[in-house]
Amino acid sequence: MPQIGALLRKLIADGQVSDPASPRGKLLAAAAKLFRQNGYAATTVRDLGAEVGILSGSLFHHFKSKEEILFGVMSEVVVAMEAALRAALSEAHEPRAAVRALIATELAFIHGKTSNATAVLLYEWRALNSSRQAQILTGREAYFAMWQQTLKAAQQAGLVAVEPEYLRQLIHGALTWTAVWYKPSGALSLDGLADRCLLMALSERP
Amino acid sequence: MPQIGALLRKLIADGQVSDPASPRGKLLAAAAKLFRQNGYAATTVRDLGAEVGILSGSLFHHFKSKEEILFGVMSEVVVAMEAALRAALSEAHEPRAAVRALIATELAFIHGKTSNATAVLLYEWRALNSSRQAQILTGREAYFAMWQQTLKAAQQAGLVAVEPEYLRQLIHGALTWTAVWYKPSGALSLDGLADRCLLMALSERP
DNA sequence: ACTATTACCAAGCAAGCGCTTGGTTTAAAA
DNA sequence: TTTTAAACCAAGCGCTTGCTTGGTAATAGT
Repeated sequence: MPQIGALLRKLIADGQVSDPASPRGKLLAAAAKLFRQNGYAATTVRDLGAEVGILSGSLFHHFKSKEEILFGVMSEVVVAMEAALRAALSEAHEPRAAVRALIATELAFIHGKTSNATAVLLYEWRALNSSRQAQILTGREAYFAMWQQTLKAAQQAGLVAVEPEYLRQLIHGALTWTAVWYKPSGALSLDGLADRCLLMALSERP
Repeated sequence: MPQIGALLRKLIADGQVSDPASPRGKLLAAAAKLFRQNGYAATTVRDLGAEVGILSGSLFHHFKSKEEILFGVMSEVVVAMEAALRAALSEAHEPRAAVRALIATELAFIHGKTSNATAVLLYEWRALNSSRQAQILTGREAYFAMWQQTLKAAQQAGLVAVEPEYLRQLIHGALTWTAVWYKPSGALSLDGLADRCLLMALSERP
């Protein structure tokens, strides 16, 4: 199980992710919350200002535009997800454990402390102009490559029946959708949820 | 395989779904297209009017508000989906075929002629106020119940390993996400896609 | 032919939108 | 103590938004 908290702190120290104590960090956190809650288009810069306790115009001292705030939320979570998955995979020494690392890492982002930003990344990327969409996509390439490589290894080990390129998208969809229905406070733990996902993804039973 | 086209015609005759030749039907189709393409919030009533060739103010002769147009798009596809699934299940006489009917029907809606309205239903329901959200949810209860019942039967037949209530959500997520990545014009046919989904959903191999 | 209904246009209003500008406060560096 | 830069306020501009109003064609029923 990857310790995302410690990893985030390292990324903050490296300057790859904004310090949540800084004005920029606070603003991004507030934006992630509101964008997730009400959607990007339905969130006004006045809402954003009120959430952090400043006037709307003052936002533009930190960001050039509202869309740049959205882009900031997304690109930081992209960086964090890649680092987290890389760390988790480095501790998985067999195909089955590696597939579980894929699932557990994504679930940790969807339902952990970064859940707001992750949800925004998954559900609001259409709000970016095409140039910034392409940037986000480029930033996610390494992440997708790790999925592809892991699932290919699982296939060669005879663990999965569906072709990796399709299975990747199907699992990804199943995990993404948990943001809509799964409540961590309910009867099913995050680990239990990961178990079910793994059970569905793999054709060979333990 | 359900014949959705014929089924839609029956629903139109019954008055449960708007005739696509009527002004209301044309408007709903145009709205589904634009809401899917650009999102509900980013679509203006002027865009909508231009799409059907009338001025924006004239829209309000047919609908009381923009949100009511969105609600119209959603509630009609809800009705059609339930009817389609009911018809498909009535032809499936064993658990495995029934599960395939669930998958094939949902895929048919996501990627067939009703793809725009279906995508809007799946991705824009947050744009409704809570009262209308509740109405849509009520309208989908029968649909979800058929899923639940079918998966429970599959479980009792030893076909699936994951509990029906979780499996339902996981499959639903995987199918929903195909709207983002799957192209019917590509190498994988809709039937092939359904095969992969079934392969992933079931733990017993044919 | 007359009537009623449906479908639309032309014009615009009030409100809210993202963002700008010029200036003030705060706090750290020199 | 002076300088410099970051953070923010106060006010509002130009534009777009959903929607309204009063009136005119078109269509269909009788």
